[in-house]
Formats: sequence, structure tokens, C-alpha cells
Amino acid sequence: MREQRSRVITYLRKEKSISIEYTSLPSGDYVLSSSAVCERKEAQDFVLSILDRRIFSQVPKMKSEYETVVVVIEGNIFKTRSAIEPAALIGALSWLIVLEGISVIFTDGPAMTAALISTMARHAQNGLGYTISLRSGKPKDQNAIAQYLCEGLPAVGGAKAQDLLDHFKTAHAVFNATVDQLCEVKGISRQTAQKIYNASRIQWRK
Amino acid sequence: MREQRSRVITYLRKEKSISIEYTSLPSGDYVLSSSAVCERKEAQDFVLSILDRRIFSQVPKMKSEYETVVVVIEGNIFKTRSAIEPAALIGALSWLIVLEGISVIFTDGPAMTAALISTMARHAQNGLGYTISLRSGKPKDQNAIAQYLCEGLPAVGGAKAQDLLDHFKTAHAVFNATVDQLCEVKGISRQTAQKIYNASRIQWRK
DNA sequence: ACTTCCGATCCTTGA
DNA sequence: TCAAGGATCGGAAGT
Repeated sequence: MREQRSRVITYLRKEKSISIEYTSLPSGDYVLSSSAVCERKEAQDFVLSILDRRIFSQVPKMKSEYETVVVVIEGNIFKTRSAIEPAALIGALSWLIVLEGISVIFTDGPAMTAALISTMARHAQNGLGYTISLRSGKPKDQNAIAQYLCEGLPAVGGAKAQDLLDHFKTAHAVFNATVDQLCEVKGISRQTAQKIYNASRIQWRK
Repeated sequence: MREQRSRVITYLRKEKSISIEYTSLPSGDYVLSSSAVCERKEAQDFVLSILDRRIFSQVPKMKSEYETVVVVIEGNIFKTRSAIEPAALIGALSWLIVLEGISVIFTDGPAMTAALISTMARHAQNGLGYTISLRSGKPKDQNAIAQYLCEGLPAVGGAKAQDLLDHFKTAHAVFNATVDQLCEVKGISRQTAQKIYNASRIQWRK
């Protein structure tokens, strides 16, 4: 549904061999087969999704539902209006490919995007149609929720959130820990422990 | 060895953190780690390798030796001197990605190729080296801390966070509430209550 | 994603 | 043993 206004759909409709079905997807824009999905992003949107960190939660989520994830980027990411370090772009691409194991491909516009999507759909359905998806990424996705929750604590970022969860196993246990117990975690001093302890016990004043 | 004459090597040599070791590889140009390899191809060479079908034997071979295979294509494959149908190029790319499960990425020249290779090598060998924090812009005002903490819960935004705190007074009480108690809050359905209850009790998996 | 900045943490010294 | 100093890590904000 999100893609309705894109010109990619116009091009896809022209292809006889393609049948399009519209649905509201939890994540990802084009489902190619039961195990492959394609997320289309315009260059500007790709850059913005790095800046606001959207992409770093979106992609693992897709990875947890589909074996093959392809990100199609339309346009030149090095020439957007956003001021972003080229190193950050290279880093994001490398993260996608090497650490998340997904494919990234650039197109010059909606026509090429459409051609690519229809070809990939054909390959995915005829070539790998019978492959079963193992949904291997699921636990990772759950971890993100717990980590995200802990990152709400003062003085706690990504690293400390993981350290706390390594020690306590659940966010619930972290919130119920005493100051002494929190101190046992490496990198948590008495001062930080007290801040963490206090945070969840702050009295709400309307 | 095959890559010695490329300008990519010149750029890689400039990076202090990179140490280069030359070997004669059976296939693939740059070994990023024990499980990742990168094959660099200039656009013209990529097109030729499709025409003479070299690529269709090369890639599966690499795939059998390395878990992650990345093909870096330098230049624009749609503007080479060879007469090849764009559809054939799209088809080859789709085959690589969807059927062989490898990543393809385009660069505009040796400088970008080198930057990408060094970043991918770092990621493949050390991971990120830090964690991405999923939340940013934390408040320091007391009341806001409590609200912000509750906003980490699934399906809970600013308004619901305030409703929860109006009812329970502290974030601690929210996290320790039973599903039934959560349901008593206006605007919290049983389904949402369950999600809230579960979130803080998710088991952390390393 | 990366960079820069800053404060907290820890680690070593040396009296 | 402990205090002061510096190296290091981690968080926050900005690109």
C-alpha cells in the first residue's frame, strides 16, 4: 500500500507476466516470494533513514521474516541534499552487506527498479520457490525490544544496555535490581547504579 | 596478485589501519575474512564475463568457499562498449542476488572501491566495534525521564505513557503490573497489556 | 553509518 | 593502601 504512489507500480503494471497484489505489509515493500523480499528506497530516504536510525531496526526485522532481503536504492546516495559523511554511507552499505548479509543494488530510476523487481520475482518464484525459510533471525528481533527498553535509562546507551541484559537476562530484572546488584555489572559504578535505580522509581507529578 | 596493477591497491596502501598481503588466489580478488570475500570487476569486464559465461562458473565456486561473497562493480555497466541487452544485465544481477545469494554493489571508481573494501574488511573481522544506540535525545527533567522510560514499551507513545504513569505513579509499578492491572488503564486493551507485560520479560539471548 | 566531544570508568603510578 | 594522573570506554548530539 505504501508504494501505491510510486511510478514503479506503473511500470510493473505494464508487464503482462506480472500480477500485482496489494497488501499492507508490516515491513518491506515488495514480497518476491515466500522467502524473498525487496525494500525500495529513494536515495534521499535511504540517507534520512540512516540519520534517524530507522534502518537499523527495520532491516533486522525484515531479516527475521525473510531469508533473502534486497534493498533497492533509487538514485545517487552521494548527491542528496542531506549533509552526511560519505564514510557514513560507505559504512552503512558495508553494514548491510557484511553484517546483515543482505543485498544492495542501485538503480537509476523507477523503470529500472521495476525491471529488476519483476526479474527478481520471477527468479525467486521459479528458481527458489520451494526453499523453506528458517526464520533464523527471530530471537535477534526480540533482543532489540529488550535493548530498546533498557536504553531508556539515564546513562545507558547501546553498550551498557547489552551489558545489563547479559547480566540480568530480562529488562524486568534490571528494573527490580538493587543498587548493589547493579554495581556487580562491569562498567556500572555506584553513581550510575543509583541513577538507574532511581529512574524507574521517580514519582509522577501531574 | 591479479589485482596488483589496479589503482585500488594504491588507495588501500594509503590507509594506515590496513595491512595488505599478496597471494595467488584460486578465485576472488580480496579476502576480507575467513568467511567473506570480495570480487572486484570493472564494468566492462563484468559485461564480458556475462557474454562469455565466465561469471556463471566463477561465482558458484566462490560461494562454495566463502559464506559471504560480494561483487563490486566499478563503473556503469549500462554504458560499456559492448552491445548487450539491458535485460541481460538485469537478469544477471538478479541471478547473482536472488539465486546465488550474493551481494552486488556499484562504485564510481577505485577510490570508492578501496574505501568500501577497507570498511567491509573491518566489519568482517571486528564487527562494528561498538553498538548502535537505537534511541537518542534523552530528557533530563525528572518527570520526563519516567515518561521517556515508559515510551520504550511497544505500542506506547507519549500519550499512553502519561496515562500509565497517571495510574501507576512510577515506571517501576508499570513494569511490575499484571496484565489485569494494566487493562484497568483507560486506552489499554488486553492485547496491548499483554505486549507491555511481555516486553520487559523477554529473555536476552547472546 | 561516522565524528566529535565530554564525562565517567578503570588502571597505573608512587608516596 | 590509597590518591592523583592519564588512558580508555561509553553516551549524547550532530552530520
